[in-house]
Amino acid sequence: MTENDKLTEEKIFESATVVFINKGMDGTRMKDIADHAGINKALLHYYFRTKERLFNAVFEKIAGTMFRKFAPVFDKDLSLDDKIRFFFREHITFLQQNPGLPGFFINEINRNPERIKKFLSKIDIKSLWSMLCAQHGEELKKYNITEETLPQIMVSIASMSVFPFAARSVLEGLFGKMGIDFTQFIEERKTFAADFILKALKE
Amino acid sequence: MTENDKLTEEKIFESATVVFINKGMDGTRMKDIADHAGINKALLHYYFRTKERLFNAVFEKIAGTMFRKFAPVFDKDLSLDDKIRFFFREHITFLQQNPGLPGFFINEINRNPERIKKFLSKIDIKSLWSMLCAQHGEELKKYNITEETLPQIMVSIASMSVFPFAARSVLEGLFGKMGIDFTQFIEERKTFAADFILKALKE
DNA sequence: ATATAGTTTAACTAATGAGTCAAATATATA
DNA sequence: TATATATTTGACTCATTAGTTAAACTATAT
Repeated sequence: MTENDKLTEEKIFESATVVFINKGMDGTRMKDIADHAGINKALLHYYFRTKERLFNAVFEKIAGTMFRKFAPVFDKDLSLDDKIRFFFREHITFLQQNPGLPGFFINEINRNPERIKKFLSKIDIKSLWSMLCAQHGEELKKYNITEETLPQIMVSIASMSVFPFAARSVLEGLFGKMGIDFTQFIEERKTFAADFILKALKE
Repeated sequence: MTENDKLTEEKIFESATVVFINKGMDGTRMKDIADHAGINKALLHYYFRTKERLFNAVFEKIAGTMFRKFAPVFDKDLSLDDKIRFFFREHITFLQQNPGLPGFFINEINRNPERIKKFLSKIDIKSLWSMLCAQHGEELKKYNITEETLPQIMVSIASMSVFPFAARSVLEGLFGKMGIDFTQFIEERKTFAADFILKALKE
């Protein structure tokens, strides 16, 4: 039954995604995935021959999802200001729903740096770049954004959004004593980060 | 011989530090550490009974080193401006010399969030906090920094410095095509980050 | 009802890696 | 040099885990 086939395969894939995100490649046992999917180990190997194949499939999917979240920055028809506000609102909301992604991702790109480099070679970053310049040439000039500072700014924007989730337990450890709630901190960060970046860009 | 003892123990500890940073707890074999130290596996267990004990010792040391790097922010006698410039210069230089630390650290705090929370409970963050307020009360007011935004700003500062190292392979993957060199990007970041933060703080 | 193809399983193998230990070696001391 | 003590090792055990396989189960078509 191809119908049921798909269901089982998807169920395994989703379970693998959850377990891999929480425990990483090295920390995950095939048994954990089988248990989570409510099936047994051999069936896992029936659908995905090896742990590595299963992990690669999961990683590719996750990497795709993560990078697609940056896409609106390039193709939405908004002013630079609005794009930055839009980005932080949407991206942090996405990470609220997937708080384990940054930790998982950083772990895996350090465990196997070549994989992500190969993955990124598929992305035509230069055309995204010139698209951005074409869309916002005026604003970029107004904000004194040069070819040299643009990468620094982009990395800063990504840092502001991603880092707090990657360092969550540290922040919780520090915040606990001061009566700050991580969840609320993140909620406030959606607007804080946008305002902060925009203030840094404007004279 | 207690003298020789110390030497061997230190040699093991340093080897363990190097290997753990590069491969993480899960990815490290006791054999790897023994080989790196030029001794055999049993001797490892003679000095550090289990892998977990050895790892904990290494982790505590590293966590201590990392957090001590933030100390000058609290006890140097500098203006807020100079402190921020000083911080990025010193902290990024430290990470240039230890580029694997952020990845290692983020990996381990996600693998075992409780450990770092216990570690942080030893730090009296509240007194550091009020120290900062006492030192820079005037400037904080001038820059419109409130009790609500201070945590957001601190996290932003840490993000700007740490994140590029944690995401190094991603940046290298993206930069490669654009003719940007990671090493140079980091060098420039020492001043860029300070200027960027200060501009965001000033009206 | 029975044969067939598609699913699922329990029990297995083989490899790996943490941790142990008795014996060997080196070192210090008398 | 002989003895005692400290240090180091090779070879082991035991537990865990990825991956295999033969058999059992299920649904459907004839």
